Amino acid sequence: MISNKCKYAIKALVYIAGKEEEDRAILTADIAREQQIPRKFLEIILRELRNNRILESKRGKDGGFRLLRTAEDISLTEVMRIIDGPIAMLPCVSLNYYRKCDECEEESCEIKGVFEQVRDRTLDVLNGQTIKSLTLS
Amino acid sequence: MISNKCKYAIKALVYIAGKEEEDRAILTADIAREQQIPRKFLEIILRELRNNRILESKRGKDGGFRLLRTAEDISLTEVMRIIDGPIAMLPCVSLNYYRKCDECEEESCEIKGVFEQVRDRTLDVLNGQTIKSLTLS
DNA sequence: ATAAATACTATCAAATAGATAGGATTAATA
DNA sequence: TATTAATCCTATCTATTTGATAGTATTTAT
Repeated sequence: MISNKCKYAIKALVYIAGKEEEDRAILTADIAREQQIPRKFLEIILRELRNNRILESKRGKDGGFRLLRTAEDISLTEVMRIIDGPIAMLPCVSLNYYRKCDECEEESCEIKGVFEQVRDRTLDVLNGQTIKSLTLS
Repeated sequence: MISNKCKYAIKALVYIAGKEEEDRAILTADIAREQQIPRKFLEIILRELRNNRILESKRGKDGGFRLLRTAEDISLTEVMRIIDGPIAMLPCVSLNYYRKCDECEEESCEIKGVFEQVRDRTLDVLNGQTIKSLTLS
């Protein structure tokens, strides 16, 4: 399962992307209200996305958040990895967060192969998606 | 990610399946030693699998665990769902643990479709697998 | 009886999830 | 320059989950 935090992050980005034509910074409060996301929790999420160069922020009056890149240049997997970490179901098959299992040797692991397949089929779907493609659909 | 607990459960079942020909109950202690799983934690896992009619147990001397069904009749997804719950990445696309999201209407949800696809591709891989198929590979 | 096994109950520590509160800082503008 | 409106930051909190350990009760073969 992805976390609520991750779901909120994706929804917030899609919301911001949908307002791009308005050419102004989007308020945390507006996103929180429209997407039913707890405001203070959303603040943390948006700041994290900014720290990871997905968003840019402007402080003070007329402040808010905007996409730092175009919506089609922000992939769904990038957002998921920033917020939740690995996408794979086992650390030892993760492409971006690989960790060896403590208890087993990978050559003889009975389940590694299956979860590599799951990872690949999952990424087949997710890699094609961007904030732009989610906004359109 | 699946939990360690789930990984242990799968490995324990594969181990037990591999000893089927010996026609005797398998000891928790043997599985723990061979698969490097904490013994007391494994006890809990095996009991949970027994409570869910995957294993049968025998107490006392010469006791231990055996598969309650044949290895090819125990699917990987069944074990994963018993130990970890939903396989899907969103509650609202789970086949076995469906829950509506609090904050959004499903008709207008931008991300539901993608995660339905992920679920389907994941199950394409996992549904084909059983304790038997994992034992052979 | 004894030994060897699971069953059960209770507990625990650390991490993660999911927030909330309150004040500091920045920036536009009147 | 005071005001207002926004993000930024730090601290904190609760509940749940994860991953486990300890100790005792019960069962069973011999």
